[in-house]
Amino acid sequence: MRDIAEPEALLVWYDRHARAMPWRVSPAARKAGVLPDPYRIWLSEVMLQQTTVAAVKSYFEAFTARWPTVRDLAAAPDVDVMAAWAGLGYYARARNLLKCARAVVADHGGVFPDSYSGLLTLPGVGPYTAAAIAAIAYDEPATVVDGNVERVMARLHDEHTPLPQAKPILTRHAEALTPAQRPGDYAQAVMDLGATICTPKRPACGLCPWRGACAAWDAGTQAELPKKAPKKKKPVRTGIAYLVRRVDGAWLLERRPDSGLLGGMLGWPGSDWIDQTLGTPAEAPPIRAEWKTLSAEARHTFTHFHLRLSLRTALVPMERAPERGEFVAPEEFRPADLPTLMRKAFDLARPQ
DNA sequence: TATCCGTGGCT
DNA sequence: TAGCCAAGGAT
Repeated sequence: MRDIAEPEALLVWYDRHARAMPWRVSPAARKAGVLPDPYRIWLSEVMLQQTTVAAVKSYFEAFTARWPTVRDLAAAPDVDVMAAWAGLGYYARARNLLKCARAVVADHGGVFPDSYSGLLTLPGVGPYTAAAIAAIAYDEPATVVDGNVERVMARLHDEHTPLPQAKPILTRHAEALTPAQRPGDYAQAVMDLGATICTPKRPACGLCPWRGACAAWDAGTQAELPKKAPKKKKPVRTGIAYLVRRVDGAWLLERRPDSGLLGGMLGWPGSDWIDQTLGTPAEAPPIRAEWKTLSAEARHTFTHFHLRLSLRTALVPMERAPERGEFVAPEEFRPADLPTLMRKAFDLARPQ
C-alpha cells in the first residue's frame, strides 16, 4: 500500500537540505518571520527562466549591486541593462525586465503586486513566475509549476501522458498538494527536490522523502518519466558577419532590432542567415573596404537552428563612412557586452 | 496550439 | 560528438 504524499514530509526534508542561494531566505530565517525582498525574488525568477542556478548567480549579484531597488533598475538606460544581460540568453527577458520595472514604478508605486493575478499582468511575468513571487515573496499559497514540478508530479502519479499535453493534469496534481502552511518554503522545496533528487536522469530515489508515495517508484518507471513529444532536428543556417576596425581602433557595431533573435543586442553587421539548403547568403558589406575572409567560421547553436557564420575583416581609414552601424571607440567597447555568438566572432577575429 | 527565443554544462 | 536539459513567456 502506497503512502500519500505529504507536503509536511517535504518541508522536513527542505529544512535540512535547502540550498543556499543569493536571493533565498533560509527556512530558519523564514520561520523567524523574515520574508525576502520581492524585487530580488522577481529578478531571480526572471533570470532563472530556462536557465540554471549556476549561470544566474553572477548576473544576479551584478544586477543587485548596480541596481539595488526596482526604482534604480527602472531608471537605468536600456543599453546598460541589455549589456549587463549579455551572455545570459533569451534577451526578450531583459527587455521585459525593464518594461516590468518601469510599470511597477509608474503603476504600482514602486511596490510589486502581492497577488497572483496582479503579478500576472506584469510584462515577462507568466503563470510560473507570478506563482513563484506570490509564494516565495509573500507566502501566499500559489502553486508553482515549472519543469521540476512537472517531473515530480509525473513520477508521483506515474503519469505517462506526454508533455506538453500532460501539463493541465500535472498542474492539478501540484495544486492538490500545495499546503496553506509555509507555501513559500514548499514551492522552493519541490523545485529543490526536482533539481537535486528527482532529477531527469538517474534520480536519487533512495534519498527521496516522497519515495513511499511515488507511483513511478512502485512501477519502476521513474527514469522514463515525464514522457515528452519527440524533438525536431535543428536545421543549419549560414551567414556572413563583417568585423570592421578603423585605424584609431574603433569597431563597427550595429544595434539589432528590438524584436526577434538577439533583439536589442549589439552585434556585427552582416548578411541574412539562410537555410543551408537554399545556397549561400548574399554579401552585405556595411562599408566600402578590402575584405579578408577568416579561415575559421563562428559556430553557434540557438534554440531552433545551428548557425555557421563566415567572418570577413577589414581595416578602414578615419574618413570612411559606414552605410550601416556605428563605430565604437576602443575604450567604450567591451566584448562582454555582446551576445555569445557575436563574442565568439570577435574572439576569432581579434588581434592576438 | 505551435513556434520562437540563448546558453552552457552534462552525458 | 550530439543530444538533452534548465526555477517559461510572448505571440
